Amino acid sequence: MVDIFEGISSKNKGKLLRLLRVDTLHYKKNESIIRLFNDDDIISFIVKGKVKITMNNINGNEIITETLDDGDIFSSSITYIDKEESDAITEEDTEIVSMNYNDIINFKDNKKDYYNTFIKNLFIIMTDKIAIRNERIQILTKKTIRNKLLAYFEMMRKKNNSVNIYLPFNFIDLAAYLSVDRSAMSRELSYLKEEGFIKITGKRITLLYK
Amino acid sequence: MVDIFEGISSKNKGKLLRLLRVDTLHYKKNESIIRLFNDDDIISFIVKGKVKITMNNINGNEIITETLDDGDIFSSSITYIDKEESDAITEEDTEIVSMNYNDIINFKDNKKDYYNTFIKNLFIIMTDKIAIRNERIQILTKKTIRNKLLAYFEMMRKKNNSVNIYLPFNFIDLAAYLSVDRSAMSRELSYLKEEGFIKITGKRITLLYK
DNA sequence: ATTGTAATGTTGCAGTTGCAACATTTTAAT
DNA sequence: ATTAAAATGTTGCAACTGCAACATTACAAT
Repeated sequence: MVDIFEGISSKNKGKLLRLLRVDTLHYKKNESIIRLFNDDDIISFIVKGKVKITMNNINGNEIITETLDDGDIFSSSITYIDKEESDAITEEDTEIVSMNYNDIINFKDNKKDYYNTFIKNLFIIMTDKIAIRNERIQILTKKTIRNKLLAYFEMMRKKNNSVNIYLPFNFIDLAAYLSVDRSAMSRELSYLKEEGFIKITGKRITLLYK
Repeated sequence: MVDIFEGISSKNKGKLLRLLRVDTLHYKKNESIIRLFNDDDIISFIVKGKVKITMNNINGNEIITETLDDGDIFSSSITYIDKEESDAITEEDTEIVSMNYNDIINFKDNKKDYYNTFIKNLFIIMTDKIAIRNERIQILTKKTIRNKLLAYFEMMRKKNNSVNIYLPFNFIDLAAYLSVDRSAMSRELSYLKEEGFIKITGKRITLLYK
């Protein structure tokens, strides 16, 4: 994942931040940063730390829908948040810089290299994010839990070029990612095991088919 | 929707296209342009015309998953395509310019205004596209057909700021967008009508609740 | 006006899923 | 090592959905 400041010297980074009238924000662990999603025009960047986007499902359980790490950008339009049901909580001490979308687009000093590098980085990051969204859509459009799981496995198999898949999250969050009931997913995974399609060892799933 | 060449004079546009070693391609109505999705590094732009991305579902029926119009950009990573099941067909005579992703990123003459304007436009377009993907994910993660429909209606209500929703596609394609069985969706729409939540007149749906 | 085709609406039924409730296992904290 | 909490696994059941088959309506071409 590209850093938004990749290829920009720290001197120029300082200039850029000043000209973009960037707010630098420090949060302790377990603070809510949901206010950064209130304004459509604000786009933020995680300098250091980790933020989880959570959502309350019908049972009142909290589900992590996305985790934002060092180097990630987020905003109300590029990060899906349901204003009523979601929250964004730091998982550790986190430093965030926050800027105005219009300040980026209408940058005064737009002939400067560092600005152009910055925009180019944003473009690359956005392209990556679209690809990630498309992957999820591809999986969500499958109609059965089994097919969602298999589509997910295929995606991971291609990514890692291995029949061994190391889940990047727990089964609760996998069910949330696939948008299916956890217990129903667990049942389907059992069937897949029984039928000899997969083997599960902790967070490692081994594909035994094809 | 921003045009990728917005704010660039036609003279500079010519330069840009030359330096990006752009291929200009002309297609007649009903031609397949699927080959433009073969190479991960190729990113294309519709100068004029219309392209539908279709997908074969299990019944062998063709479903339109996306329509690309004048000004749209597409590529294998930013447009979801299943290589085995999808096709991309022009719906009218279409002109496309096609370029290499790396040529964009590693542009030689990157101090030029027009290049920076170009990248900025790409950034804006990508931001829009992510928002569109997020909307669809928000809808697809609802667990019942009813809730998918209601989420879709809410999205449209906000967009148009009206209780009257004019479907931008037919019910077959709406079912595909929601990734549900058409007849099951039709049934659910009937229930919603019966229960007085909505009124349907052709492609206009009127929301009678809240 | 007629005809063929595509879109939409309807319904029975079997298969799948969400939900609830609970059992078991794993993990983390002391 | 003990304990509490979280995660995972299991199952019955009601509700929902996909599928198939068909009826009706809308649309387009001649």
